Amino acid sequence: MKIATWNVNSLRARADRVEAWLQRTDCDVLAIQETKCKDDNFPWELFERMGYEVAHFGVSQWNGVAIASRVGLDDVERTFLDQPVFGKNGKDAVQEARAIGATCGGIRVWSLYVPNGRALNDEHMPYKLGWLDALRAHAEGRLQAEPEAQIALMGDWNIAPQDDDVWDIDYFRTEGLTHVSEPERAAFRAFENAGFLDVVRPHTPGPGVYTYWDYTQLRFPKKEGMRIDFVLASPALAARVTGAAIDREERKGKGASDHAPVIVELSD
DNA sequence: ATGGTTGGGATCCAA
Repeated sequence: MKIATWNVNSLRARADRVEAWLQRTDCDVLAIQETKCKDDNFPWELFERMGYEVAHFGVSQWNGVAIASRVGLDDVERTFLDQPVFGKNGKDAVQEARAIGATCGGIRVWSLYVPNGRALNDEHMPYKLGWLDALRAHAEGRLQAEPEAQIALMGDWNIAPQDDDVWDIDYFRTEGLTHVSEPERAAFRAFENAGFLDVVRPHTPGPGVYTYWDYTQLRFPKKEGMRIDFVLASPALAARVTGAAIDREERKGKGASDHAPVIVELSD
């Protein structure tokens, strides 16, 4: 069985790429981030054609998460327990479409698009940290209630947990950039402390191994990327992992997303 | 030559 996560940066713009990728990768469950659409213009037929059930959570042209599965898709949850809302200057706070969960083939799968944070002193940063803490509390609660549960927290975490997860940590420090700050890294570690494991890194060791390359500055050809997309697995699920890969090829060519898909292989 | 992109109820905002 294969499960994967992919920030597609607009599902409509990427429809042909996604279809071709599903075709050749033959994966059973795909967690998608940044569909950038509402249900009205979601490409339902693409997944139908390919034999996948799909659940989507999209409220505007921003964000949007989905789960496609051909091993069942049950008990869909849109947003997690106490998921924080966001509004500029604290006004008109809305629940953003950043988390969807479903049970697929016995695995509780979450497709997650962690808030970007934007800048260390931006109001999006406390939102990001609070969002992560609430997700951690939710996931930890589920795991404590059922220690044998198979849970996959996968998506775009917008955090580079280690210095080698960016091409030049000094550049990030000098510029005072997000994704590498101690509070963000602490928020990520809290998931590991709660019992969730990064099951991809052991199969794709760095340095120089990334999941995202900025469109600007010719980051991809210059091999200047970031490892920010992760699959965190509960212990029972982690025990089933037989391999993992980052599909860097998918970042190549015209019409690529700025993120590569991340795939995890599981024993039956 | 020190920049260079891509996407969206778009002509700016987000990444």
